[in-house]
Amino acid sequence: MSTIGALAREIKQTKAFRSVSEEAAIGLMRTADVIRRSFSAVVESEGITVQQYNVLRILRGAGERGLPTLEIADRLVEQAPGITRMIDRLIAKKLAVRDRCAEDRRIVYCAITGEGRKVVGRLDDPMLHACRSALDPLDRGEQRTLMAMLDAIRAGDAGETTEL
Amino acid sequence: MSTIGALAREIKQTKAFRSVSEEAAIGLMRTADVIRRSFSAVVESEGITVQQYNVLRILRGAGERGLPTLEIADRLVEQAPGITRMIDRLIAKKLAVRDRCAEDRRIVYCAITGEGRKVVGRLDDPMLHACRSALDPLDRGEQRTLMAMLDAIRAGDAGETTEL
DNA sequence: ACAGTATACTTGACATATCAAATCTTTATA
DNA sequence: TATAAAGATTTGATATGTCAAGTATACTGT
Repeated sequence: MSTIGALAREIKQTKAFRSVSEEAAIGLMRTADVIRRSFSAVVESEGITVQQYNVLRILRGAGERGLPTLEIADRLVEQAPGITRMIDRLIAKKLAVRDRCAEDRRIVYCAITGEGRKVVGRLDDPMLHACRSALDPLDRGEQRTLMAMLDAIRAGDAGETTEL
Repeated sequence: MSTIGALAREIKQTKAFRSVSEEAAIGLMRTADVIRRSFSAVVESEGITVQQYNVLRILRGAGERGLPTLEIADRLVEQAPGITRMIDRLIAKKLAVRDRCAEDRRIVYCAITGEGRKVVGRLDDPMLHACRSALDPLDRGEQRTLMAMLDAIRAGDAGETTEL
């Protein structure tokens, strides 16, 4: 067989994947991990994690008042519990603040601090550079193709049912 | 601008990404998460997690004796500590066993149990189906293109330096 | 044979992801 | 208006990923 791809060799699997889909799906997760790690190396220079950076960027993009906790979770496509604790840590680092809404006391607004803005600001260029660097193996057109395919997968344009 | 992609809208970002690379990189991680979650839904029917499933598959693919702990870590592209604890949990579930090597007592062989084989076996088809379902939006040719692009990114064919 | 170093793990500590179960508020209803 | 039902979070418990340190065992050079 000449169709054993790089991934199959990479994980030293004797026999190739049972299907292209399988190899692509696993390759996707593996590649995402690789990128995540390279981003991690960048943001750790400011003592924060990738997720914390993501939250800070979302907060920076929000108004002065910040955003309700669940709004942040939505934008990160994450569960609420994780956000609560992530904000806890950002507050401990004085990069964010919480402010319970007076009109509706169930809501808690989370906002970025000046110091938080500085941290994200210092990371903007390095992160942009990391993105470009990671995707460098592909030319602009390929990157667009990749994006389109990823969008299609996420949209689950066909049946996304998973049950047997 | 007419280039605001699905991802930009998806996370409700007002302004588009600063570069295609950025959107592609984030889209990649997001898509991987989506797939991971769909896999998670499949394997939880057997009471295990995706990583546990991956370990079991690796062990099943190994010989009777199993594999040294670090070998498993290598194949999963993961740190050793995680594997040690993952095996702990698999053992607790009686899906794996550990056996210290007599010739070189530093090494610990980890192997899958009969019960473990049954569990993975029951998940093989559902998982294969989940992969196909996830990648269904792309035709066979596109899937191959995707795989090639992912391979290129992981290989970092160009400069993979991440520092500013 | 013995110190020094390399191996192969295991532990400890912290960040995060996820589910289930509280809490506190606000809304809708009888 | 007391009650039930919803909404927005927070807590608790478990799984995982990762770094920094241990621990036990094997190998090297002298």
